[in-house]
Amino acid sequence: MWKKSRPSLEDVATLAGVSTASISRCINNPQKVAEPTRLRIQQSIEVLGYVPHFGGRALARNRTNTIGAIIPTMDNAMFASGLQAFQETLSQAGVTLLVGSSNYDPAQEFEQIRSLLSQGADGLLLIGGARPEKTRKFLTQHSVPHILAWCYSETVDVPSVGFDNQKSGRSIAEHVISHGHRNLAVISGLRAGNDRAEDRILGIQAAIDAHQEVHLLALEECKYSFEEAGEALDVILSGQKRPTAIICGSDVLAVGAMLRAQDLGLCIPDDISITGFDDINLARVTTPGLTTVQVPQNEMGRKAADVLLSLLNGSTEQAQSIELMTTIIDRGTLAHI
Amino acid sequence: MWKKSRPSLEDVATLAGVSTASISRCINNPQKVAEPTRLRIQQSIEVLGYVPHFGGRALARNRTNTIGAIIPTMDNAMFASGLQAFQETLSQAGVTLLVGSSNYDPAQEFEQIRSLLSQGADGLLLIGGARPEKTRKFLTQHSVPHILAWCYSETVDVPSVGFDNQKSGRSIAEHVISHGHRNLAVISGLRAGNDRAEDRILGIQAAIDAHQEVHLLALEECKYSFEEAGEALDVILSGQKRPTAIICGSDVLAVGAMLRAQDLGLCIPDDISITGFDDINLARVTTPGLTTVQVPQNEMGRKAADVLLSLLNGSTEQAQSIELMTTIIDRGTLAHI
DNA sequence: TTGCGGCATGCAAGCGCTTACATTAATACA
DNA sequence: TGTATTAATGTAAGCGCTTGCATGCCGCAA
Repeated sequence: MWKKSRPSLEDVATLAGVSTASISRCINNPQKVAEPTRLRIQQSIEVLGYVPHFGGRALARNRTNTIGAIIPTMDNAMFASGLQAFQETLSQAGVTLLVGSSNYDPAQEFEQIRSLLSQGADGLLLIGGARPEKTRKFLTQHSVPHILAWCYSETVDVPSVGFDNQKSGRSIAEHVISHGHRNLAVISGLRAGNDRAEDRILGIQAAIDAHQEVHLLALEECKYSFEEAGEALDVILSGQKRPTAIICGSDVLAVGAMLRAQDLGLCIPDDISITGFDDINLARVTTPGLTTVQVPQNEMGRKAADVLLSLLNGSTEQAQSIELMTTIIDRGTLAHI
Repeated sequence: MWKKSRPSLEDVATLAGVSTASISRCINNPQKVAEPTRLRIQQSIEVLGYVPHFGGRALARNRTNTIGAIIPTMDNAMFASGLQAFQETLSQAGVTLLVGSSNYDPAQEFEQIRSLLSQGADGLLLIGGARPEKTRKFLTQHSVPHILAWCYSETVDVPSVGFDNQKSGRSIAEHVISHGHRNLAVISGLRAGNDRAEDRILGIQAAIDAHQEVHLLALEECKYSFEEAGEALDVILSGQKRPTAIICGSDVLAVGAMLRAQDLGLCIPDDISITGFDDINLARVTTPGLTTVQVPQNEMGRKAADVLLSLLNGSTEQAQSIELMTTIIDRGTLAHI
């Protein structure tokens, strides 16, 4: 039933009574073909419903006009809008986006890289800068044009478009401290292989260390889910001393903690303050609204596309890292003490 | 700098001292190659970091082991988990997923279909059953194996894996009515080209029509954003008679309406009841929690993958539509009257 | 020794497309 | 009328891979 095979250039050529070369030209350089021929060809294409065969094209051109992105997860909104913006900018440039997800697992990321590359991706967008030697070597060996997003670093030789997670972590911690909090706790995503999480913690640490009267009572790592964040909260609350504020490495964690706290009858922010990171939709919706760090997702997606495209076109001057700034959004989960 | 070109089969063959045919066999049918040769080949592959060229392979095999999915938007969580499950099931079968988004625009959907097809997708997953004649004809003409998700219908000749939007719409409306509500309003996504939205409304209508004492005071359509839903609520509240319950076609709309209602000082559900649809994360987080219709996203994704895969393998018996059931989740936004 | 079957491997065609180069036709000018 | 110039189109090679078929090798039975 699904057997009839797709029409090829050859078929179109026969129908239009020209050679395959003309069809190809007509598709790729319309002005190189005389008006009447062009019309005839276009009509034949229409009639047959011809779609160029990607493989053939890729083979002949050695370029696919496709780029790949690998994100840790599609499962929460964290990367969605950035990716959407990325995609839109790319498609304006006639480039197709292939998306893979790695589940925060370096091995899966490596497999996805191989897969996207074999799909012919001309370039890649990767999240964060931490990856095993093996992966980095592979990227170098293949000279894959790629950039990093959701992080920023001048030191690495790969261009990055994003924000400095350490700085942002520090600034939210300073913000919390400036509200009078002295005893803090942190709920973070799993740090292994996740430099964003790691850097945010480093930033928070730095802020704490800068104030000798401020203490970090607990640091819990867990997956990005409401449930695990709730359990992390339990652990923190079971400690000897209760923190007055919990800084979370992501909105999902923060909301998970909030839900649990409310279940336990705690009032936010009077009994305990909680802050998030990312500013996804979720953060606007809780009661009270979540105080969090806003990440410029759209801008990041757009600029990442620009940088990657210019990298592909060989204009090295433009292929520079871009640092974006995060903003703290005060809603209602951070109390003054 | 990025110029060094990728290694080809030829290169591996030279290094390993065998013919390209053996390499190919070694990759695709390892048992057809003698042990020592195989080891030598695998080592050469490793050394060169060889990745098969997708285009060449697609050309030679006329099969890509790739399937495409086109979703209306990546921008809210509505499709994310279903897609994630879909992807996982596919990748267990060694099939790669390509994702495109259409922005709820039939023309963009058509373009995405063309694009995915030309990328070599062996099959497609599409959302919903409403699409222009042109698109349907194109799919038929090319004999593209495809299935529909997020909807269910026996009448269409394309297999679908999903739930009956009309039934679900009717059941949530019945549920609301059974709580004593008599004056209802609806906030729906834009119906044009969106059969899911349309069907849900039809279901709601049917429920209302079945109770002569129940009235539909207003029906507002808008995009799936908090802001527009808020505006829709304004319009509804500005009507002569105020409904006691608002049935929303999606959680995003419901939450948007809730936020606005709360801004206006209305208490939910005492002053007004609101229900959603989808049961995304958002619904668990609001205060009170959103009463909504739960869609079995994961199951839908998994089964959709199964059906599509069996369709690709030609086993027609299994390629049947599957109807899944939705469940009403009572949280706190629906009052008894 | 010969012949046979079976295994491992090589050879080469061909998948659909692009593109450098060759060919042809049309026009301009002396 | 003949020649130079240019525009339109055709020819054919080759991109990297798979695969049917041919080849060569081995061991075994007769």
